[in-house]
Amino acid sequence: MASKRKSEGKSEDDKVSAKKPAPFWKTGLLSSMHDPDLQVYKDGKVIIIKDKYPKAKFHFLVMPKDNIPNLKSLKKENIELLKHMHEKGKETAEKSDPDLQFRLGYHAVPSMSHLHLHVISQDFDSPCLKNKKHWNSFTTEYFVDSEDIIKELEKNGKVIKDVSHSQELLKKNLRCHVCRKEMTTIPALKTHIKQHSYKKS
DNA sequence: GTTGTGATCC
DNA sequence: GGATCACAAT
Repeated sequence: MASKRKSEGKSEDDKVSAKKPAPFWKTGLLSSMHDPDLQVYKDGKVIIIKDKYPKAKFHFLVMPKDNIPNLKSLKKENIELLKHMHEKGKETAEKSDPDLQFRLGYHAVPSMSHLHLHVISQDFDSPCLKNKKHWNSFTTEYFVDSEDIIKELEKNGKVIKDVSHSQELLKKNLRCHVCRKEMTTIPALKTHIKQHSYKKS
């Protein structure tokens, strides 16, 4: 099991085989977090912005000012920061709509660089929610509750996620996050979930 | 925070 | 035609 590099006689490609620059769009969050028009909160440790493509009536991203790439790079010393992110995210949610249900959590495999905590209302009523991946990334175990991340960090000193399994979650059949009813298409699902209430009890 | 687009399936 | 899938992109 030596090198995994594929060398099928195409010598020109070997020149870039070692490089793996992130796609240009992956860094979009970094510029957006400094966009005054998107910011809804800022303090010494974190910045909260409105998601550019909100997947629900309210959808925010809480990001640490320090560049923490992902969940895997979290250490015990970051526990306080994560709790702070959760607290400020929760405050932003209540400020937006005190009666609406929210979830705070992380994607198992985020598309964008820079650690970001999703704060999203559970109505999922948004024209930006268009496909299966969108739905499953917020309604399956692909969405990991912030509190569970903090617990795992406190217990193990690190956060381990099974990436391979996470990709399968995104392909699961569409299912209502409230009553678990299975729907065949996105439009049918969107019609169905409007019948539920997302107010706090 | 991938979205957008064109091909393909139903 | 509508919805999903597969792939490119500054």
